[in-house]
Order: sequence, then C-alpha cells, then structure tokens
Amino acid sequence: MSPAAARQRIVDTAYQLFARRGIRDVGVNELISSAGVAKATFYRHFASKDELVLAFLEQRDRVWTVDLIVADARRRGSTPTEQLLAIFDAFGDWFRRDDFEACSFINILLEMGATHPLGRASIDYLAKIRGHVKQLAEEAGLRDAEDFSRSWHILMKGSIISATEGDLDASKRAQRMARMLIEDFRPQP
Amino acid sequence: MSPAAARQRIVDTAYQLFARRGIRDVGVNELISSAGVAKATFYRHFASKDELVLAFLEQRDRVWTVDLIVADARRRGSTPTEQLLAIFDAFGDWFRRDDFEACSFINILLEMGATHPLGRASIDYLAKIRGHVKQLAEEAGLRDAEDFSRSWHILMKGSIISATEGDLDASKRAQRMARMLIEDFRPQP
DNA sequence: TCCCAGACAGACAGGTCTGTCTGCCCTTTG
DNA sequence: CAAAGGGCAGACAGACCTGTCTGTCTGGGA
Repeated sequence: MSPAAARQRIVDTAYQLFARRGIRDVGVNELISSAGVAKATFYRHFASKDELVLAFLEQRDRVWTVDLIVADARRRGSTPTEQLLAIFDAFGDWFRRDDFEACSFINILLEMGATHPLGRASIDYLAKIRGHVKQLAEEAGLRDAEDFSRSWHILMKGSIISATEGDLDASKRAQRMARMLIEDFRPQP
Repeated sequence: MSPAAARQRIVDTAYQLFARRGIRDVGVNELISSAGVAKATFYRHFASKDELVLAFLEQRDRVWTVDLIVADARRRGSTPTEQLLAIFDAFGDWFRRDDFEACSFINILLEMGATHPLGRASIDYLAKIRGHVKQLAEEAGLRDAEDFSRSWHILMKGSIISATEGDLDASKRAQRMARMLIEDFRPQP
C-alpha cells in the first residue's frame, strides 16, 4: 500500500464526514476508523485535526465549487448571462440530491466563528466563489462586477439556507431575483 | 433570592453566550459559573442543556425577531411597503453593532442539523419570521404573500451571512434587490 | 536473506463534556 | 423557634475528545 494512498483515503473520508456533519461532530477516532487508518498514520500526515480540515476545505473548493457548480453552470449556458443564471439551475439539482449537505464554507464559518483560523479560511473560499461570479459578470459586460458579485452571492447563500430549511424551490426564487439583478446591472446607454 | 430569579439569570446568561458562540462551544460548567448558579440549581430548572437551548430560542424570538427587527421596522416606516424595506435599515444598524452575532436560528440549524430537535425548532422560528414578512406583504397589498415572503427571506438570510463574512453593506445590497422584488409582486392591473 | 520504512492496532494521558449527588447555608413560613 | 425548601459549592461518574506512544506486521530494495 503506497504512502500516498493512506493520505488520500483520510482526505476522502474527511470529505464525506465533514461535509455532512460539520467539524466538531466528527472525532479523530471515528474518522480513522472509517478510513481504515491507524492513528499514528493520521498524525504522520497531518499535524492536527485542524490541518485536515484545511485540506478538506481545499478539496471542497475543487470538487464542489469548481466542478459541481461553476464548471457545470458554464456547460449549461451558451452565453455568460445564461451561464450566470444556470448557477441556480445547478443549485436546483443540488438541492434535490439526497446527500445535500449545504455549503461547507458557510457551515464552518458559522460553526467556528469568523475569527477562528478555519472560519477565516472559509471566508477566503467564499471570496473565491465570488471571484468566479465576478469573472462571469465581466464576460457578460455588466457594470460594477464586484458589487454585482456581492449581491449575487447574497442570493446564492440565502437560497442555500432556505434549501436547508426544506424549501426545494429556493433556487427558482433566487433565480427570479437574479434575473432582475442582471437587468439592474446592465450598462446604461 | 427568589426562586424565579435564578432561572431568569440562567436564561439571560445563556442568551449572551449562546447567541455569540453557539451551543456546543458553551459548556454547562461555564454557563453556571457565569450565571453564578449551582449546578443542582440549573438542573432543578432545566431537565437538560437542550431544554435550556429551547428556552433560549424562545427568548431570542421575543428579544431579537420581534423587538429588535420587526417592531423596529414598523416604527421606522409609515406604510407597509416602507416598513418592509425598513427591515434592511434595521439590519444595517444591527450589522454594525460590535456585538453582532448573526442569526441564532440559522447558526443552530447548521450547527445541529435539520433533523435534530433543536434544528427543527430553529426551522420553526425561521418560519415565524417569514410569517411577520407575510403579514406585512398582505398589508402592502402584494400578491402571493407566501411566495413573496420566501423570496424576501432569502435576501434576509443571505445578507446576514455576508455580514458575518464582513460585508457591512450587505443590507444595502439586499435592500436594493428587495425593492425590485416588491415591484415584481405588485398586483397587476 | 536481511533490513527498515511505513502501515495497523490500540493503550494511555490529560482534558473536556453532561448530568447526579452530597453537603452546607440562608430565608421564609407555620 | 423550628422545619423545610431552595440556593450555592463542588466532588464524582462515565463518556468523549485530541494527541502521544508502544508495539506488531508487511513489502520492497540492497
């Protein structure tokens, strides 16, 4: 068994457990038991549980933000404006998955607090999400892309919380407001 | 010292600690120490920590939802439409308070999960907030007050998360979208 | 064949958590 | 005045947490 295999198994298991149940609810003992890894092996690869959480956040950014949402939205739409709106189509599918687990960056931000290192890291990854939106807004030729992306992000985060409460149509409501927001940010002649 | 005084001291202390730091981060020992109450006294008044959390949520609904937001918004505006929009003026002031602690209902929902009794209770209190919005929407003569309140709530929750990230102008962004939402829900002639 | 890095298993330390229980003191009431 | 009830302080049980450390086993290269 290769030395890198154990590490990857740890991160993959952490992804499953942390995304669904948060950080504090998952102990190191349960984690290594699920991963089939010895405790010494775990601490050979990670100095602490928090370092594993940082690795999880990075993986979450790759797997969820980039692959599941941004790339998917770009595939769905043929113009930048359509691609922006397609984010909420991707949300609609995501909300209905039986393993829907809300946004780990928001979860950890609220669970650990904005001043905790993990909370601050989550804030950084949320800013990365806004960066993707800003990029699309610029491609769509909207004005004030930074302002636009912050408003847009409010719709994304609010709809995720609503979906967590059980409103599976939150993506449609957000998309309707998103359409109005795009009109509002179209460059004036 | 009256028997009810100890109970109120416990709930008041819980409000301060739970609102700012969440549930799991505050232990019973710290709580009773802060309240100046014996552990036996605590467990005479509450069967468990979770029962105290339920009492906290109820107090949070009274103090925060009703007094700090809804009643304040009603005072600020003279028409139902103005009162709706004034919610985000109240949010603007609230976001800037040095003891800003986000929305406890969202925090606990995400911290405990939607299936946990405390998560379900939080969902109920979030629904009560939508009830206030729905009431104002009906007074304003908007159509589809239930749909409207769900969309409106997305703006409220999203802006709270953004404020937690540090965007103090999130209330203004949300208010701008809220204005468009009201126009969208005006009854068609 | 031998060696050794790295995996696994799990005991252990030191601290935390919730919740129970024993004392002691004060105040109120009969 | 005495009894009783409630408050305070804190020990304690049992479970859990993170992180350290001691062993044992296995597979690949010299």
